[in-house]
Amino acid sequence: MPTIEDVARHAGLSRTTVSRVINDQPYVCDEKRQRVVGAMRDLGYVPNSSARRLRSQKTETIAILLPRITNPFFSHMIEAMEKKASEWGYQVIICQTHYSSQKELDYLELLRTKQVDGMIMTSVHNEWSAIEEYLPSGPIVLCNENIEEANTSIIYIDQQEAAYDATTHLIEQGCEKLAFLSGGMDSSIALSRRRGFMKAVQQYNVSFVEHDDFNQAVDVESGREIFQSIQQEDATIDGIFTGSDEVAAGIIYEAMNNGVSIPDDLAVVGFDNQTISKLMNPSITTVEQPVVEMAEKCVEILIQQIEQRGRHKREDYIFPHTLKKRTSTTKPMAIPM
Amino acid sequence: MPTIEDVARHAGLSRTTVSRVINDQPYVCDEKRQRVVGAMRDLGYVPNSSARRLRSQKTETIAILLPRITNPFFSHMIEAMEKKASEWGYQVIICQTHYSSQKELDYLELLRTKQVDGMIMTSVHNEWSAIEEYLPSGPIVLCNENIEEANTSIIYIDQQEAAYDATTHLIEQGCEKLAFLSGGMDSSIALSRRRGFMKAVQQYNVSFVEHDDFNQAVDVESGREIFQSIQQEDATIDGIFTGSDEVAAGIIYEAMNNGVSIPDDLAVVGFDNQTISKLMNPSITTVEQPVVEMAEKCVEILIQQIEQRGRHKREDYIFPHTLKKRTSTTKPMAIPM
DNA sequence: TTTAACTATGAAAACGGTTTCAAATTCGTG
DNA sequence: CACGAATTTGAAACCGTTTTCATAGTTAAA
Repeated sequence: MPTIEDVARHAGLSRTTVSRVINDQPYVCDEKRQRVVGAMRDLGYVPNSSARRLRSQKTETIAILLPRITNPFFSHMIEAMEKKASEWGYQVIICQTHYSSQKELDYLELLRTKQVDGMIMTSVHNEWSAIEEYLPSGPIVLCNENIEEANTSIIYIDQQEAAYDATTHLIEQGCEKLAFLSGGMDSSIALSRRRGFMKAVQQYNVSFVEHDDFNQAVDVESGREIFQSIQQEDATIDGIFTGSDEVAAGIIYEAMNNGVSIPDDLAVVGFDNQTISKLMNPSITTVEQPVVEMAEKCVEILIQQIEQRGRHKREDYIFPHTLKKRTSTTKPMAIPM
Repeated sequence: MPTIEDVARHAGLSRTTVSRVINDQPYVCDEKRQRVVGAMRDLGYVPNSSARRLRSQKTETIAILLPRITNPFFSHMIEAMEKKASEWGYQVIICQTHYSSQKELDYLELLRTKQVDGMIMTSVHNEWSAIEEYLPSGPIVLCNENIEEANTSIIYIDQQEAAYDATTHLIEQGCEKLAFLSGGMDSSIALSRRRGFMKAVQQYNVSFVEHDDFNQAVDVESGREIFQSIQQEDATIDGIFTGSDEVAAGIIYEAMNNGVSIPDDLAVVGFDNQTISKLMNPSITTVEQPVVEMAEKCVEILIQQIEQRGRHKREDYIFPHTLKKRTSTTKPMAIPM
């Protein structure tokens, strides 16, 4: 592997001059510039990025923290983030926490050890005070979760309002006994959604049912199980806010196989407008988030913070959501896909 | 940010000794070891990874090349790869080529510039001769695509056999006029599958139809379009090998909306056994790949090659596939999920 | 009592770049 | 023509580690 020194010698010039050519800096006359370019070509020289990083104190790399990339919501978000970062010349390291607070902290160490210039967190599984410790090592931007105490920029949709809209919709369709599902009440998102759900329930004075299982709804399988448990314990529930298209799909799948009519006997609302929600039969009413726009904005903010250094004060970017009404809550009519 | 020098001074020892403690090396007596540990704690010292990389010529990072992470097949593969790599202490950089051969080459530069120790390619969009150029810079392992000429280790399933099995299954179900779909005939995978399809078609002497659109089948939307074009141009087709669960889902969705009965009028086979294939109604017959096992094996091989340096000769790891028979090809009966 | 082998420590070199600084040359302007 | 400003170049410092090598003390074997 040739080094810059080899190139300099081969061109009969100094390292400094070669470095100037590599970095497109001025103060190199054309003739020498050509000689350097030629020497680089002859030797097949490529600058060593570890050396550059060390001297310039930049890695041009960011880390993205997420629970699991197989969740379509996150994979769409990462896809857009990577694309945007790549446009800016940044690499992306993916960090799956698998919902573990310890893994989250382990990955945050990347910031302290200067393996990345900045970090995006799409989920948070530690107290903010613990995460704040890492802020002096580099910028962190949150995308998706809204942490009250966080003193860094955040991007999110109004989860409370979204849940309120979805719940109101269920009520307007005639549901009288609702259930609220979530992936666990320890996340800020589930808490906000619950507030929105409760607001609608109280405002319209409809009843609702609670159950231990209801806060463990994370995937298709748990959706199926919850349907079964509802059938046995309280079959009078006629509307469910699931907080996840996959959970909704599981419920619908199981309902169809058990002769329960959707939406007549049971209306179901999902979340995220994933591919599956359009394809299920009946198709799933769901809340759409502008995930690509959110992802792009997030990367832009982070890179901007990286490049102008210094501490940055919190700014909130709240994106709009949309309730996509489909046949899992409304009688079949001509609804365009 | 304290450096190793600061720690050394604070502990009244040399950089060398501190370095030994950091790296758990012998030849440091217990008392001094404690003093170093204490100094590191006092100063909040963290070793700078750029400096380590430069000196030790290792990055502990690998890159994974893939078309798009939103494709569930790839997101499941990456999820498993990242998890495995993380267990070995390696970071993962994700590189989405978006089917561009140029982006593929750009990302391969990571290997030459020593930003990563090795690379996994799950798709290949350049001539092998072009990729081979990068091999001297670090190991590359292929996962998913089987390139004949490749002189590096490869992991894959027998795509030809898989397509043959699926096609045979369609024929056994009584299909007499088949269609073969793919995402483009420039990939080794599509070519292998086509061979398998043709083998079955010829062996059983059934007819098949070709059309320009048929090799542009990449997602739900194109599945829908292809269904429409089939309806108009050749409605006698009664069996389709799609090579993708999403394409199959698009076809089924559109068929249901147009009163075409699946599987009676039209049988459809997907590929990859994605979540959606179980949930569609009818559920989709599909080919399952042991994607997690393939991913883990791939990471293990790569890291092993990284750690023992030197050039490695090609080894092929062929994993088994399974045809999951569901209702998109068979009459509805009690088929367990 | 030597000698060899092992333990413990630190000074200095090395990794491969970028940045600073000084010196030499050229240019522009009054 | 003189003098300050701008251009061109390279030597040397620097980024923060790990590794090599030399030295000294300790232990074990001969």
